[in-house]
Amino acid sequence: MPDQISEKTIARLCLYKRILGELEVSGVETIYSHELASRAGLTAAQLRRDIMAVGYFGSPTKGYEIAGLQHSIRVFLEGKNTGTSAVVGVGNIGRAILAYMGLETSSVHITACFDQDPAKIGSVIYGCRCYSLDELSYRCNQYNIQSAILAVPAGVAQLVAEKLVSCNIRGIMNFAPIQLQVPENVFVENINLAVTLEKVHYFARK
Amino acid sequence: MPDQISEKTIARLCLYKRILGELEVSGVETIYSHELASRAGLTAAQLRRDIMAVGYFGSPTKGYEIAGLQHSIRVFLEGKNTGTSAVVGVGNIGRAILAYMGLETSSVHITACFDQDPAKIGSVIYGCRCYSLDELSYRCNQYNIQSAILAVPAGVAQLVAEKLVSCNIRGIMNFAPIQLQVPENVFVENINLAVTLEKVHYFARK
DNA sequence: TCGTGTGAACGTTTTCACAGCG
DNA sequence: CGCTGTGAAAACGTTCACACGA
Repeated sequence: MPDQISEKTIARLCLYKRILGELEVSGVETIYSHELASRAGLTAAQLRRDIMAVGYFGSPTKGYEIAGLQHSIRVFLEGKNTGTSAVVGVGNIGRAILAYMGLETSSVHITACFDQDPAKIGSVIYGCRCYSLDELSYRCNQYNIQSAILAVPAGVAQLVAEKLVSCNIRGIMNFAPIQLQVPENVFVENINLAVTLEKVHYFARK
Repeated sequence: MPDQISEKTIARLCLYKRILGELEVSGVETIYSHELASRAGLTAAQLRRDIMAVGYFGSPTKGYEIAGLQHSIRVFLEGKNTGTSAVVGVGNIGRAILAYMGLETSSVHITACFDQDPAKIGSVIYGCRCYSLDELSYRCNQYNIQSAILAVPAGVAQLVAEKLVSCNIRGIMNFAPIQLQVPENVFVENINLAVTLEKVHYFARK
């Protein structure tokens, strides 16, 4: 089935899943492509294309069944896999992420956080126990951590990233404003807030 | 000159500018396209294409002059404009952004933050004075605020976004996990952390 | 030789447009 | 009718490949 689904499609599927979850809670049972698309800020044609990828089929009369579609996307995205994620670096950004993810319902569970500040190690931050970076390998096994949110200072980001890779982490959400050098089987998503703000600011005028 | 530059190119130009800034500090004077591209995690061909957009020309023998190229990009991106930005909603995310932007050198200046919590109003948070949302219009004029970082709870995000639009803000970096309904001359960049983490987690396995 | 600048080719992503069906 | 699913076209973004120059 997965004959090359693009990264963009995956990102949108995650979004649909989230929206469908909200709809389910509010009691709606079916939805048309254009309605769901509008909630996601996309066109109906694009949504239908994306849904082709997961192999779900709607009905021309009823549209899509919320529960069924949500389930199909979930199966497609998550498979039978049950890994977790961790926050590495509990400074301002790391803490904010922990707080944010605690509120948001997400299918990705954050099971631990790591820092090297002795004052933080051992404490529980927004529901997450903080461990020393020295324990990274051990805890990754314990919690089956497969991805990480890297929120350490730029100066040590490369070093820490290598540690993550050596612990078999294959997905990194990188907040450090540098280009990480990692093996190509490791997926890195760079979130460069300063650059993004600059872009927004550029488009704000004209 | 600006005959339709894509959003992606703009984002990369912001990135080049940042990297050039670091290079300048470290004393380098010229750089070849493949070197700069590698620091940005891109190909040389793409970098050269992007540089075409700003109308700068390098020398085949020396490569690009750091100072000259940086200046060209700066002129292209910033023009003679000197607006500022603001953080709206000083919860965990808002505070983290304020702290982060205080450290990062950015050409976009954050001049104020807004909240409706009386405990925060009037205080200075990471160097930024916090105002009531009621003062939004007044302070936007005072500080020439043209873009905003929206970090309020999802439930009030749409309402606050409308307030921003009515204060003539035309660029919004939106951290609320909802699709904002705004006029089409307002640029919105959605940063959905939960969805992004899910995507990273998906690519971490397989 | 090893750079840059750029037309042209290529690949990817989005949109169009329409058949088929209740 | 108005919806879905989908081939085909269009739009967009990236990469190739080569002319030209020190």
